[in-house]
Amino acid sequence: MKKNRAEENLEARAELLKVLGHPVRLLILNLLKASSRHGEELAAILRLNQATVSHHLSRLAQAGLVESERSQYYQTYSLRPAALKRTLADLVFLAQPDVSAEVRVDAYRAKVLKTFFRRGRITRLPAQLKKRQVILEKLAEEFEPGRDYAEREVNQILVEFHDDVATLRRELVGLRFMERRRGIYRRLPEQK
Amino acid sequence: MKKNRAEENLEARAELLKVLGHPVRLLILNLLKASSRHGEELAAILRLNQATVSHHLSRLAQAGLVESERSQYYQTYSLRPAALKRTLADLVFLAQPDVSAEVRVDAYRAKVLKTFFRRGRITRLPAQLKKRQVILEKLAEEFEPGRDYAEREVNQILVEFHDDVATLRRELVGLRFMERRRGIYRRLPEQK
DNA sequence: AAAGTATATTGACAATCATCAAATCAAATA
DNA sequence: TATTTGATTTGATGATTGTCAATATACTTT
Repeated sequence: MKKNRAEENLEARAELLKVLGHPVRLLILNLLKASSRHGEELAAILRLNQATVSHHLSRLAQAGLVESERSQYYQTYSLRPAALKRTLADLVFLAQPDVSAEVRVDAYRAKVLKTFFRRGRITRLPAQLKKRQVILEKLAEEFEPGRDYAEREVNQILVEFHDDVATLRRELVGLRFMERRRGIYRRLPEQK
Repeated sequence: MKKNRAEENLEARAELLKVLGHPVRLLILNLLKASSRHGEELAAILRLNQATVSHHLSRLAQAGLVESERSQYYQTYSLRPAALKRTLADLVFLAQPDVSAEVRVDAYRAKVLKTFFRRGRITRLPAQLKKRQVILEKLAEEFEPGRDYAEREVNQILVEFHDDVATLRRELVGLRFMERRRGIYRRLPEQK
């Protein structure tokens, strides 16, 4: 599956946080903050196998949290403090709104509509509020904003979708897709 | 094994970061930032099983990142933005220096000393720089800071530890534990 | 050249975790 | 009361990961 930029970005951020999400690696970062050290020394301090420490260090390096330099046959690791300047919110929240998620919201609407519409008519009105909202929003699109509709006109439009016109009318008003004043119906602008 | 406060703290911080370290959970947080939603809706948007979403939400809730509220039979989840105010550095670095790590640093020193000391004498001078530093730091403690030592006095002290006095003298000066000026030796204060 | 030293890699094993299906639970409605 | 609907729990499965021993690699000293 092809991933768009927002999702790759997401994966990268998750990876960085995952690397930080291990107590041994946090300890290593704390030790390196005090002073740069090489692997074997860290292994002795942490009482861990040298290979284990090497593994953790390579993950930290790959995430850009530490850097290393050779001297003699030591590989000295040191902190890259700049990598930790960001706040959690910076890392968690995507700068651009996540387009792929929006697409998926539409997919949810599409699924609901597909379930409760058959050949242009409503099979039954869903009991769940959220799904009813999807259906009724679709119905509301049949009315022009700013135009007055007599109750008879409303009925003429709605009967194309379902026989129980009264319920549809009541729901459209109740969920604030339309308003009724002195027997005249009007489509309301979309809520927030 | 009993853990002290610093280590438990560490585990808790790692846990929080680990919870954040998963792309689905990051997506959920982004979706909840836009508006509060209930589980099934998230499942539809993310195209994931409801049970999976429930699992992620419960981990997010346990970490204090989201909170939930019942309305009708929906469990509506919403963000707790305060939990994300901290910077990564705040989370990674322990406020108090990690006592347990210090203890382990001493353990490393003790191990080196035990290896190269036998009955108060140096068996052999380790080839590795870091270990030599440990040994020579120990030797340097035999000298009072601020006092002058003639080379003959230095030799008298050092010969208690090893026959090759010349090497010890040279190393003590080379690693800047002592200085030599006009044939007079002095112990130097500890480096940084 | 040979031995010593630190690091990285590989393979194996155990533990953790993400995922889903099915069952159970809780709330609302008919 | 029975049914519908969303949420949670349970159990199973596959993937990932932390850990260590053994091996391989690179550098240093003898």
